[in-house]
Amino acid sequence: MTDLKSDSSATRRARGRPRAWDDKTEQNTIKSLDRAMAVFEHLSTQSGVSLSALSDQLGESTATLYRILFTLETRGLVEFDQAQQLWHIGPGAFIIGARFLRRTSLVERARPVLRSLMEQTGETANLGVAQADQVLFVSQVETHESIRAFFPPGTLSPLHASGIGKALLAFMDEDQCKRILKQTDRERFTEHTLCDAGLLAADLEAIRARGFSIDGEEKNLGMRCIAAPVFNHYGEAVAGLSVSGPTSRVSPDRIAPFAEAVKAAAAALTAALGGEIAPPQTKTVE
Amino acid sequence: MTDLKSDSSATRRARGRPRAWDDKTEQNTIKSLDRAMAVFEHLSTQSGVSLSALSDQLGESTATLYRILFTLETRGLVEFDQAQQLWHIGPGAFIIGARFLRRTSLVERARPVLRSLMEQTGETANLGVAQADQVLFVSQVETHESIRAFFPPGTLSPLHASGIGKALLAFMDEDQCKRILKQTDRERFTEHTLCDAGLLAADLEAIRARGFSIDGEEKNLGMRCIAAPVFNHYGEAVAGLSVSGPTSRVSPDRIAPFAEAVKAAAAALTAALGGEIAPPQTKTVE
DNA sequence: AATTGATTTTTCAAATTCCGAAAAAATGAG
DNA sequence: CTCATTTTTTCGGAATTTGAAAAATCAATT
Repeated sequence: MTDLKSDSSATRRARGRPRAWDDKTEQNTIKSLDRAMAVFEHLSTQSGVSLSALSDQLGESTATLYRILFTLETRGLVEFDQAQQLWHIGPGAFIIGARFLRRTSLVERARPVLRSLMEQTGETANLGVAQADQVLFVSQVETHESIRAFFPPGTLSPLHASGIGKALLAFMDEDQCKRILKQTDRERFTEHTLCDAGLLAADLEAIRARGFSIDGEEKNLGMRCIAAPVFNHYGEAVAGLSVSGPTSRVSPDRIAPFAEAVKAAAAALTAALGGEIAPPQTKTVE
Repeated sequence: MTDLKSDSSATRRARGRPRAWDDKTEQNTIKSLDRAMAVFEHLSTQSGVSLSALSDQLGESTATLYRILFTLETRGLVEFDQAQQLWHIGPGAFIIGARFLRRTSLVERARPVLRSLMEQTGETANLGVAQADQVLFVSQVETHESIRAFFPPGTLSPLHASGIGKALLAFMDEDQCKRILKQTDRERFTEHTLCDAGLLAADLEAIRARGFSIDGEEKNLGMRCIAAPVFNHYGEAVAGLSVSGPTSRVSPDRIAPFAEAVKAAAAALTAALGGEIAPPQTKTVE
């Protein structure tokens, strides 16, 4: 997935006893831990919750919740605001989570490329990776303009309704792309969203031909976004770069120069990763 | 960025039974959860670990570790690489952790740090961010003294003629720093202003070496200022803290202790923002 | 080819640990 | 001043976790 290092993984198989995977998974889950993680996850979606409010929302006793939060607090995973008496996600959660990005050198390598892309175009530059049929935005360099596109890192977006998503989809493994195209429940965000499989397939064809994608108000009205794929050593599209901004600034006459900048940046990042743009034909994996 | 929220925290107190805080904290920690979180945290520092290796490192039985990891895996907090048989931090951790940033306004986080810095040094404490080749002063806690340094929030100052500006410049991206050094129209404010590129470069080198900057009457005669940089999680210098006051009070013999206080405050703010001072290297956190 | 060694996953019974109700402690509101 | 609200602690019962050991599989080696 986001693993740039996967070498000869195809042939290797697991050692040890194989997982049952039927319904025995319950055997291996630790109930209390799972419950605590549910609280952790739920808390992260809130902007600040009191103990009693959490108790109402999750149907857990305040005593249990208190102990869970107290335990997580000692590790900085959650924070308690003494003044407001509210619980929040803590910096520890961010620090641990950010280490996910370190697994690949992708984000680190992308940082200067993003910065330079933002300076060239004047618009916010984004980096996203494919994550379970979605785009996960992992890094961003913001424009100086006061009206700006904003995808906080960690945001998820469907593949069909984002510039990076379509760029990934267009250069993805053919089987996987077909599988995703077959899905019929594509969410509509605006009148321009490509929900129809035919329209989407045609756009993907165009993207392959010109090497970049355009999201013209397909997710958010008033926002245009230009993206290009980044390849790893195996020619797999593992990430995408984009610039995004209001349609007023990312105007039709600027699409061409912006697209050139984005393509060049994506090529530079591909090179920095030791990747190759080489067309997909390696189908030894099975 | 300039999110100035109500700051009525000082007067409000907690309801409910107060925490014992002596050594009864053990009463409230859930051991199994704490242990699981230790595993989670430890795993995040590794680039990929096998179950048995984790068992060696943490001294836990493989059975317990397996169940912890299995449970976390169902929520995407950790990932198992089937091919390599290695455990990694998962995207779920990143997604949750990134939500921390949503409520983390730099200004809010800095507020208690600024207050404590002012109390320690007795001088006005300032927070500034880089804004298009200038320093934007965004927050301040004023000294009680009648003679005080005063930068109203919103004030802009050139990078080369302010303590925070030089601290940012010294730890900035090298290319960007060079670009700014090349500019020749540096404004002179006093006889001490570092307009000469050579002098400025030498000062930046010194700042990098000792970790803080000194503005000795370079902008305003009679004012001295000591500043240190604040980093985000990419190790980029995104803000600076300073204390500033008349040369009579910020005297040469007080530079060292003030500098320590400012550096500690900057480090604390960096931590509260989830930032890391060192560029991404494999650090053995312990 | 077959065996050995290494590693992961599952089972099982013992007991440690967690859970929830309810009490305690403190504050804010009326 | 009293009442209502909210957080934190206590306590005993019970369910859960836990680690040792067994089972299952693959890689390496003879």
